[in-house]
Amino acid sequence: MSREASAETDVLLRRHGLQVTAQRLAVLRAVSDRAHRTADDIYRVARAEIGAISSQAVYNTLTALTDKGILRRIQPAGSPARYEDRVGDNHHHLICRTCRRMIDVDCAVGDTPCLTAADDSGYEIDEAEVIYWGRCPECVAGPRSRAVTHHKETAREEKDRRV
Amino acid sequence: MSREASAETDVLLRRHGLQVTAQRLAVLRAVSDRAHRTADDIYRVARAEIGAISSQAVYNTLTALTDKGILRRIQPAGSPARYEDRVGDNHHHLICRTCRRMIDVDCAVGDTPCLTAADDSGYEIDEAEVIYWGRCPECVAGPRSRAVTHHKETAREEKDRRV
DNA sequence: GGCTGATCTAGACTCACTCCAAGGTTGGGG
DNA sequence: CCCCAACCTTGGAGTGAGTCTAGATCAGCC
Ligand SMILES: [Mn+2]
Ligand SMILES: [Mn+2]
Ligand SMILES: [Zn+2]
Ligand SMILES: [Zn+2]
Repeated sequence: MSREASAETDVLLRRHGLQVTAQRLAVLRAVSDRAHRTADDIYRVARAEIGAISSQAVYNTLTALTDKGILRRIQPAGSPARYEDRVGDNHHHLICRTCRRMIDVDCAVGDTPCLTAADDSGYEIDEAEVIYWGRCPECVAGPRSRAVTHHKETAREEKDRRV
Repeated sequence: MSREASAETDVLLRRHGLQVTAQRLAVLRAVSDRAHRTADDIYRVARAEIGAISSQAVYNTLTALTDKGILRRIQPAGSPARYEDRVGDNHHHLICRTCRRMIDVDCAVGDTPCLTAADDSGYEIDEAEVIYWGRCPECVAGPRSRAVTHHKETAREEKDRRV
């Protein structure tokens, strides 16, 4: 898997005129490993994996890859930016107001969805960004103390959530 | 107008258990005067109007009014928060990638719109936030140097845009 | 194995807030 | 008209999430 994946990733980077570096591969792995991580999450994961990487390199890489369209950046209100490698399908997001959990939602409309506003006022629209806000099943069931701290678990990678 | 509006606003504030102060009225006026202003815009406008107001008071007021549902806060990627008094109709926004101009878009679906995600995964959705990204007619026509600096005009209130 | 531009690093810096503290002012119920 | 909780002010410190810069290092081509 890792050999294979790495080869693919190499090609991906080179195709976009980017050098292949340990840092970039680590960032890319951290993102594809789990969607919607923050720059800080990615920094931590990548650092754990390759030992040394600066947060600056993470920011640079994320910006470069986002600019190239290899990654997608999501910036929900009240949260640092999150990244994913599921690009080009204009899917949407559903975020729990209580615990900040974020999940993917396929577009209700289709492939090139919701790109048609009721009245575009002459604007040339290229993206319809949709964020659904609400409460996840767990938080609806019982807003236990755990729920409140959940958004911090992203950092701890939600390892032992179900203990 | 101002007498009338002020009376209405008084009632609005009191109904929510808030005292009526010169600062709050000025903030409210700055917001209703032009939608989608930033806290800093509002600070400047209010200060020009009533002479003295601290930015702290602006932040406090905006937070209080947003919490009460009197104002709505919009936080688009790459921009400080913006405020409007058009609440409760779940309308959407259309933002120009080039000049940051932001306009309202009525919901394509209806009154309680787009609240139905394709698959809500058991979430209890209460809001569908939609931001359309693209380029405004002016920026499409010709990305003149003016366009680039346009987002700064918000600060200058776009007074002399069409000179 | 060298060269050179692309990349990485540490550290300073910015922006948009947020959160005090301490004292001064004011709205509005009685 | 009085009072006091609610509100505002100055001033300052602190924070999260980045951006910017300058010098060190490395990828990839010869
Ligand atoms: Mn996603
Ligand atoms: Mn609006
Ligand atoms: Zn939740
Ligand atoms: Zn524009």
